[in-house]
Amino acid sequence: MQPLLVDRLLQIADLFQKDMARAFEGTGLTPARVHLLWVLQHAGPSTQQALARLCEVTPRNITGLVDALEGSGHVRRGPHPSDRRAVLVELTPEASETMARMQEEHAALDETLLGAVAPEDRAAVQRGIAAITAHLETLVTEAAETPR
Amino acid sequence: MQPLLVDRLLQIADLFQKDMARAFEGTGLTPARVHLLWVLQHAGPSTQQALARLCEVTPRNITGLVDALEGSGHVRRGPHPSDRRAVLVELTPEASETMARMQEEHAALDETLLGAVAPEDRAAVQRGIAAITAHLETLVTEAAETPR
DNA sequence: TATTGTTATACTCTATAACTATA
DNA sequence: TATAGTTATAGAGTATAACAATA
Repeated sequence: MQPLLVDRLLQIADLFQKDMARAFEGTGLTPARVHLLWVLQHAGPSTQQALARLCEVTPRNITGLVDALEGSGHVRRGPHPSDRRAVLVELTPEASETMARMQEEHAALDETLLGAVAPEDRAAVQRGIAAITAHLETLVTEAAETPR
Repeated sequence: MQPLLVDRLLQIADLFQKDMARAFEGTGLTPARVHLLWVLQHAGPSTQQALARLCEVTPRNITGLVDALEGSGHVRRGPHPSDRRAVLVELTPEASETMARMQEEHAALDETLLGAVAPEDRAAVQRGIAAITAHLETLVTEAAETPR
């Protein structure tokens, strides 16, 4: 009997995690900090409230992550142009370059993985994974909305 | 342009995590503790050293997790029959039942997700995900063995 | 009155190093 | 001398609650 699809997907998740941990080993960056940089790379300069929403984490937590990343020179805190309560967090030029490089490696890994799939299966795999993602997202969203 | 396969897989990983968090909400169990129970369910009674290897975590860490799970009545520490230094950790009957139930839900989720894939794509998806898992595992293992 | 960020506090997961009891 | 588990210590990530400044 074939292993469950879910088990394979969980194994893939675990392997991704190890891969990323290795990629940032020695840089002083941790998974949570990399995630925040990733979000900043996509969203551009953002308030800490916005980052908290995007990272699905409390604002207090963002304070700590931004403190650390500011200390290591990856982000800067700047004033918000119209709201003196808020700060705008943005990537430093160096971090921005690092993230761009990461994005390229990301795309390269994608090609490599797709290359491991038999050519005649590729379209079906793309469709299938999209369907699984959509279905799982529906399940989780519905569960989250159930008052319990 | 279609989103990267890697992004979908990362999203799936994130959704699984949320799904599991929700499943154990209110039980006092945490992801690391559930993982240990899962390992015990598959491996049977084990020494803490063995659990440390299987969870890929330090023995010290296992001490803490087992302490917590013993306190909540999920596992028992028993003597090792031939080595008085070691302890054997095993699931309590109640936890064993909980894990069996979880395993069923796991299989049910698998069917649901596979059901979301078009019937004519299913075989290709199974093959493709197996190929991706194998390839990724090779990549990560090789990277881990590189002395750096 | 509501929102933004921070201070205060606490818990979980993780790691390394030193120690005890056994092998 | 090596192994199994624990004590001691430390750091990261997370959360809630209370508070200051601003809207």
